[in-house]
Amino acid sequence: MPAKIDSKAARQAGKERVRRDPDASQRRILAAATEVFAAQGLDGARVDEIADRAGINKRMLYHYFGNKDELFGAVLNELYETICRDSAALDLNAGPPPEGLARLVDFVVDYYLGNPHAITLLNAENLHKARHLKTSERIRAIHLPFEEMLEELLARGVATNDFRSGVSGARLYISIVGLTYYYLSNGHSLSVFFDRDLYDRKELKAWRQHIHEMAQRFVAV
Amino acid sequence: MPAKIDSKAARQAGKERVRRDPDASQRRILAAATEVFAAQGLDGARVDEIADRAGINKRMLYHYFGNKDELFGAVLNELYETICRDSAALDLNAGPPPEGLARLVDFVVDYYLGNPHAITLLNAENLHKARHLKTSERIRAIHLPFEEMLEELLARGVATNDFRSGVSGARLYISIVGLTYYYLSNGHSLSVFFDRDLYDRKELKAWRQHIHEMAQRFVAV
DNA sequence: GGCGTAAGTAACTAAACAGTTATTTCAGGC
DNA sequence: GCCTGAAATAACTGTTTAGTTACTTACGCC
Repeated sequence: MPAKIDSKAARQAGKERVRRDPDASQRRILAAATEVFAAQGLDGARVDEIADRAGINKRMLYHYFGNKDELFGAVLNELYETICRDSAALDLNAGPPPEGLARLVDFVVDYYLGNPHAITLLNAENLHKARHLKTSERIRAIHLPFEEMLEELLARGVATNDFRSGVSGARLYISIVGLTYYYLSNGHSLSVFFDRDLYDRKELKAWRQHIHEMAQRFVAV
Repeated sequence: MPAKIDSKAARQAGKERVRRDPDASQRRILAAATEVFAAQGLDGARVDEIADRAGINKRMLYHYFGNKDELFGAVLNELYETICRDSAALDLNAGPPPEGLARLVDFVVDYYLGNPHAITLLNAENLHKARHLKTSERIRAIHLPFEEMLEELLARGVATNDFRSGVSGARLYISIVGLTYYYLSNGHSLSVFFDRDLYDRKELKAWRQHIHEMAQRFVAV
């Protein structure tokens, strides 16, 4: 009769046995999925690659997330929540209104520069008409306080005579994000058209400045 | 000995024989590919579906375009050429500079509204870092006259004191396209966040107006 | 210390898919 | 009218891929 069989890990070169950690496994799957979906899109991504990068067995991915599509949904949900949470954490209404506006612009630019995954993930989601977002009720609730803060900033600016009245917070916000997002998302095409590297440090700095200028001029009296 | 065998088409229910038309076949493949790639992305698109929609045998697709990736390249090439050609056909320098600027804004908005495929195709291309565009030398050449026309518009505006000096044509153009593109590309997400249908006629009209305003305020003295 | 449940694994499967092969059909030049 | 090359077709292939099955191993609880 053979001796008691060790775990697979112990069998392999005497390494310690497999440690269990469901939370960590889920987090690693989500992190790997974020990377792969961002790099390849929903259809281009391979479940096996996600499992490999997460260092887990593919079966666990199905165990925790159901299937590829739901996993993509989970990735997006995390992304949306992060964006909303970070946005809400901004305090636009400390200090003079023009400074608040400038902080908003810098926040958006820094966010998308610091989270390049976000752009390709959001593109993938919009290719599918945002069907994962539509199932999430929470999002709207998290987003609302941010909108209110923005409207308050604009109202304060009108009161201090820094901003003209009648400016829509939603339009201002969409414009700031749009200018940031399009530049970063389509920079590869644009760089060819305009024959220079738009991801270059100096170009990026200049574009940030440009967005500040556009935002200021938009709200100016 | 059997009678002379008719063509397959003739055999089937006495329809007329297969007509040959290589040019038409290629055009139909390209048109079908444009639709399918735009709807599903490069990886999501199925070669069989493209062939079916084009009403041709899949083998012909490989015969004319090599493989799936090259077909995608051909679709993009056509798209880029169309954009450049249409842009160059604009005459921004007839009439007063502010009118030229307004025509530019309307052109961009109308273009992307009228060619919804363009947005998803360009997104797909940028997910792959514009590698198909990079192989096309022609594009830069076609784009240049447009840039020159734009700079002339700005210079004329400075001369007539309608525009301030020091405005970059490239930045103005990227801003106009960015505001249009992001709104249309990510409208599905934005509609959820802001809890209203941004593709609604009235919203679209208001957004066009908004872009006019942003552009004017940007170049204003 | 043994038992039930959840975590984890390896090997498999059925379907989907890009790309081919082998063959037939048409059309224009001679 | 026949010959040649291009256009077109159907049926096939080898691989990749999402998703499963059947099983083993760890951990907390009593």
